[in-house]
Amino acid sequence: MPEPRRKARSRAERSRQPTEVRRQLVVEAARVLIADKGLVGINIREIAAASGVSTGTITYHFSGVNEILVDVVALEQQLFSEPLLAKMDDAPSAAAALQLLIDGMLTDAPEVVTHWRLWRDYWAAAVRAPELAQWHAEQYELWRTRVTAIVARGVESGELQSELDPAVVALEFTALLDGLAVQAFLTGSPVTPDVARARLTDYVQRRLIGS
Amino acid sequence: MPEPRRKARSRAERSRQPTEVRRQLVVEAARVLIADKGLVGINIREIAAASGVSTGTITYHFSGVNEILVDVVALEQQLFSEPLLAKMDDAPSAAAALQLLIDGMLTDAPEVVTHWRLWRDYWAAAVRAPELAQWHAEQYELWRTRVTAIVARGVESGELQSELDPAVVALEFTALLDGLAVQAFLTGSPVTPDVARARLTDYVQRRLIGS
Amino acid sequence: MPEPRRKARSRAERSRQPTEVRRQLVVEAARVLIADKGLVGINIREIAAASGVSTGTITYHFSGVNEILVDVVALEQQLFSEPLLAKMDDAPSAAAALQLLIDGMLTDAPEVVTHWRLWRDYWAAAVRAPELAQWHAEQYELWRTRVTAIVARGVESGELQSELDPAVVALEFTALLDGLAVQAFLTGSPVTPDVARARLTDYVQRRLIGS
Amino acid sequence: MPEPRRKARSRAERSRQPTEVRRQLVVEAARVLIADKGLVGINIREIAAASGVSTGTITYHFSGVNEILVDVVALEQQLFSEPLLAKMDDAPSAAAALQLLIDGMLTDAPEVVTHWRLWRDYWAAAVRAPELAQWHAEQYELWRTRVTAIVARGVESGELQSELDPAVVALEFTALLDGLAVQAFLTGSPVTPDVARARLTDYVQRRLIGS
DNA sequence: TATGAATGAGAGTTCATTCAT
DNA sequence: AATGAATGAACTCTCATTCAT
Repeated sequence: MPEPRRKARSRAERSRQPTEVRRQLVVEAARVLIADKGLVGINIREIAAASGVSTGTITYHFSGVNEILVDVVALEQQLFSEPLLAKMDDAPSAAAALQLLIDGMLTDAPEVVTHWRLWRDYWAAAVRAPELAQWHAEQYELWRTRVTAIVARGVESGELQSELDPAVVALEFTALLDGLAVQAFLTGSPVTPDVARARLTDYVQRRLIGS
Repeated sequence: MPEPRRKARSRAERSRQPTEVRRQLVVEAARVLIADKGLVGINIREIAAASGVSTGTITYHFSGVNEILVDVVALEQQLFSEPLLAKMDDAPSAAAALQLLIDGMLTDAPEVVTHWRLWRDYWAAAVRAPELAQWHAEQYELWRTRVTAIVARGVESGELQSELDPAVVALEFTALLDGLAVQAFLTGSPVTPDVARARLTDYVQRRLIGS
Repeated sequence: MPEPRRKARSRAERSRQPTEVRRQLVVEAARVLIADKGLVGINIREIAAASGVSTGTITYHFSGVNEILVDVVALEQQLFSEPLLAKMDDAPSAAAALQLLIDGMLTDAPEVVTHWRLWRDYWAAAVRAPELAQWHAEQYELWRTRVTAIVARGVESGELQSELDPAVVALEFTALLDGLAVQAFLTGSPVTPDVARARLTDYVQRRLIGS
Repeated sequence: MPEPRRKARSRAERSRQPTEVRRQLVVEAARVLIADKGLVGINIREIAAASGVSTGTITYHFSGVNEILVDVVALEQQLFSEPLLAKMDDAPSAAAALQLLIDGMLTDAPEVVTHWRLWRDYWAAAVRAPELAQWHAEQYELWRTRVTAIVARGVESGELQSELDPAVVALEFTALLDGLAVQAFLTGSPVTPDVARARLTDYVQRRLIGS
């Protein structure tokens, strides 16, 4: 069906935006849409409609649909991951930093659900789009490195106890976080985000803090 | 009513198979294809080519492309999961059973790589196909239940030590397995299957066996 | 879907029939099917299933699907029109003959409904199949000729009164019959077969018999 | 997600039209095509070719092929039936109105031939498409009602003579019109439109006007 | 910049017909 | 004579992309 049927937008309503502004608006709309409906099943027409512009505007500002997808994860990074990492950096202790990570990643807040859904969809999409695969690998590297640093700091200060290499602890921690999130957010399993959070919190308590 | 066929094209290689045989051949070919290229980007024509038949033959034997996808996971179940579960049932001890699971799931054997790739793709596909979502949830339930039973048996016999509820241990174990597999198989990260296996083996040692 | 899924018919159940017998069985099954579902939407697989044979058997005995369609109308002719014409020939009077025609064509008996449905479908089909168009024209010719003869006989014997050419009366009568049947059988109109029959009977009474 | 387009093929003849204009052009082309070749055997590609656009343009402006078919009858209504009904309303007498109907429906003018061909095809198509069946029934209702009103008016003014209920007369008249049209337009019979028109005119003369 | 009509390759699916058994 | 698996052209519909306005 032709576009005017979907959205009445007269010539007068047209708003002219600098490329960067328009791109931003489109990417934000696309992010919500993808988290909602999944990467498969999204198309340019829907992104356009959700952005309040025409399909032509989308392809005018982006080289193609893949570019939008890449920008969406960059935005997610900026809106979700970076603030969380920043908060962790400001945490008074290593234990507090880990707890911030746990609480930030395992709740049923809408932006958390969105985050894990995007995560899952980009896993699958990475198969076909090398630039996404690249980004994905870098993300894991980033998180492992950050957690490694926190653990190292904590062990050094005596706050955390572990006879293992901090990198190994970080691997175990991030794997557990991922694995719990999968069961809590991405399957219809009875494991709720709360259960997952309790589990990871307990893990940290037993393995790294108390004994 | 379609027009009569224009030309009789005789294919020398035309081979006849009973439905069940042909279905099996197609599903096997599709399984390899999907593991290789991902679920997105697979189409009937490629499945047909990989199976050495025409597209008509595919839709003759299957009600639609979705039926093939469902059959592929059923086959994977039959080829990969069930033998592993059977071996675990025959294991002399709980620790041995867990080790079989670890070794069976975290190696760089081709069928293991295939398994995890299928796993990832069906995660994403489950969003849109309720029957796959259902199957996915059941799989998690199944594995958690089995691991719970093994842990319970081990604790009961004194072979394993854990003050936690076996179900909780099973959740932690399966989450860790999943999370390690993700990093080892599904990202370009430096974490190899061997590292992942070593990690999970060590986890079992420290948490459930010795200390 | 493969044929064995629809109809279990083992090798032992195969019945071998001379071509003419098999053709007859198929055509009978096809006639019922077409009257039921319409000409569009019928396919060889369904004709085969309804006939209790495989698709291969159909195309073995018939040169193509069109041949079946032609044979179906020939059968309808034989089962419906010829007996009716024969009864009319045996009628004691012209008026009785016309009444037999009216009663035979405008009731809600299943075979009458079938007859008019086939009639309608073959109208449309005739556009593309010249052999059907030919048959269609011949049918009209046949009925007009027969009715003309009856009217002529009736006028001659003084039984019917008409100042018009019997051929003209026959045209009016057959057109009225057709037009009433259309409204009674082929539209969702409130005109029932009974109403149509009463109307045509009345027409004959007023125009040809009484005053 | 489909692959990027391989080649930019610029069609010099590409012409842009507002949706409503393009829809109109397509429906007009489809109407001629259907009248010419029948409803069976029409497909989107042919409609596209006849409209001078690509198949994509067709499905861009219409929700599907069925929508075109429905629009074609709506257009036929608008181009053929409504003007005729309007002329009848303006007729000085009931007899003149009936004569306009007869002359408008039973000539060999191309638009009349087209009209009856469409009529026949939509009869058959109505079997499978409930929205068409509905429309068809309404059409018969409409014509019967209009003719009933004309006859009633004529009888009231003494212009027409009939001892029958005007609704019954209308049924007979419309059935006769239909039945004559079938023989004149839709079979290869020797009954020409002129003969049919003369017959129906005569019917009105004898039955409703003089004696 | 923005629009949205136009495009055509490619998707899943249907089905009369072919032909090895 | 009968079977039913195999075929591939043709169908409707989707959609990223192009481009005249």
